[in-house]
Amino acid sequence: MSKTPLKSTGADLEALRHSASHVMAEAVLKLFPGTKLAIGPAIEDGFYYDFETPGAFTPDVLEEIEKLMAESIKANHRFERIEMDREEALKFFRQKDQIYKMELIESIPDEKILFYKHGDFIDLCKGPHVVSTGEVKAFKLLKIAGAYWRGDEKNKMLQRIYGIAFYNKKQLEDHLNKLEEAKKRDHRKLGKDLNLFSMQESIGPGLVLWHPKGALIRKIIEDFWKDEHLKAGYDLVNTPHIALLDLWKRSGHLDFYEENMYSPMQVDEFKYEIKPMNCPFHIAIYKNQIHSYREFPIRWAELGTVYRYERRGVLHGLIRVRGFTQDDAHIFCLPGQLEEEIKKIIDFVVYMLSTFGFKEYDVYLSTRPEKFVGSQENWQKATNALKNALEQKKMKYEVDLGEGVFYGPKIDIKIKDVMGRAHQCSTIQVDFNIPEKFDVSYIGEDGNEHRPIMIHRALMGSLERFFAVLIEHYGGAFPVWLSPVQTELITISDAQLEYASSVKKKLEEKGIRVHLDDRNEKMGAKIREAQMQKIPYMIIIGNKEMEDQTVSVRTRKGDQQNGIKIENFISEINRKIDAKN
RNA sequence: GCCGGCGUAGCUCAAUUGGAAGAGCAGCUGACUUGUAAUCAGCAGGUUAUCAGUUCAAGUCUGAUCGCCGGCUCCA
Repeated sequence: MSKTPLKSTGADLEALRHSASHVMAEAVLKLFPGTKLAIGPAIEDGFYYDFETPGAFTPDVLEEIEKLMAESIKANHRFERIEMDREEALKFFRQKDQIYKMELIESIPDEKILFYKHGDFIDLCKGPHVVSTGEVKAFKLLKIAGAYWRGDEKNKMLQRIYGIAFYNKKQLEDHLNKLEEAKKRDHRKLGKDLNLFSMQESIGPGLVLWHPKGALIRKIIEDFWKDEHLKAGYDLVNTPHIALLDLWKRSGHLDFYEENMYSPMQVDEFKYEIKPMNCPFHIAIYKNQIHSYREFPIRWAELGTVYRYERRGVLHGLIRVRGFTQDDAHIFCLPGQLEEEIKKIIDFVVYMLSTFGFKEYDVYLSTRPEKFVGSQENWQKATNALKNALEQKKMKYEVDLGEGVFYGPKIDIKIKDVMGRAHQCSTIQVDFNIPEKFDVSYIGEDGNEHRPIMIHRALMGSLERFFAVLIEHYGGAFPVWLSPVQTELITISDAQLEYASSVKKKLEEKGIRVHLDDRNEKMGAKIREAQMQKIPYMIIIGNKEMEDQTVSVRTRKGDQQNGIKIENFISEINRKIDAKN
């Protein structure tokens, strides 16, 4: 048995990717001597390395780096582990003027500092690595980006190169294909192709124009949302878009949220502020009268449109915008009702999201951060309630220590789309701040005033973001119940227009969203366009159908059935619509 | 906000070293009357994001601004 293996076991993709980042750093140093190295870890699907170079990397430099990497891989250098003591290590990097590495050593408590060496390249590194560079067979450098040293925007910005690496070419190809597929599903592209929404320079960044087809889908979502809330024991409320600046002073938003709020506007002799959140309004409704413990839980929901200032660089399609509509609700309850309410919300979230086709979630429980309001005892109770609810609902979750909002602990639910990507949408937060600020109270069994518990929750998060995720999840091919046009009527020639109109009328009478393509085009052209618009059903009408008083049905998947009675088609499509698929 | 890239017709993209702004699709008009993913012809469509500059000459070079894209930081 040889002492050192000739090849890694193949179990550790992370080691492979980390090794690739070393090989990349070696190449960058060769190409740009004097480059200062920061960090180069493995990440999901790949790796990156942060550099400081005198000039900026250009995209074509990636190819040159790849070539140099290929040489190092061909040379099949072994990765060797080296130990130095602290002084030696610092001296080593001081000679090379590697200031970031010196800073990194400062934060390593051990006396022995680990290095890995392959060929002439030595890097501070605790490993592990693959056995030799020759194992890095399938890699590709993807993009250049800016990144702050240690992720802090007060620090210098470095240049980061991202790459991906896999065990073999096949996996690499598969991954690149997946990226291509994601590009095709991009909601910004589909939003344009399917004429769902736009954002325009003349309107302003981060402000969404919902076009008729997008607005129709939104209406379906909103109707469903409202109906389900009424069924679930919520009341619907509506509140204004602006309010006196004083409201936001009292709520504390001006203290802790000002950087996300727009400047106030002057109206008569008063200052008004456009709302970044809905909570103060719901509180105002609550405070408009005295409440008894007997009323609890009180659940108020609103599709509330809020406006938040977001730095320009963070805007992204519908995912991150400046004006958006939250599917907001606030629940006032007794301490003893908290856990039960959380459980109900979890059920509601799962029901809602699964109706839209999302069956997989990543769940996070965020606990008390360093800066917080409210008593430690209340935090503990609320956090336990959230935790118990998750456990009783058998939800797998991760704890995000200290990642809660300053006003209370929270559960975040990220949905996973069909590509396996996670999106932050749902959130359930306990709020100790607002009830305090507004002196919210109820009359208890004892006749005295008490402070209720307030839960803030959103199921979809914002309609804009949810719509983006929905578009990408379905790749624009919405299920029938959500499709803006459910059936396209396609005539073969003008001779069938009259019959087609009567079919259209019959479908419309049954509430089916139908469009008649009465243009003087060939059938093939009409089918092609309906197909590209991802319309679920195409009804083809020629002389044959007209004589038999039937239709031919083609689905967007390409299935084809001829001689269908209109009534049968209607009951079939309505069955699907009712089943919400 | 920061680093880098990009911005030509409604859409997708051309335009050689700085040397007359172009194509396909979409639109409009007309012809054709069609059997499962593009019928043909004609017409129209532009302050090349905006503003300044260099030059005999700028889509192309320089600067500023705006917007978008990839990231970082931040987040529904």
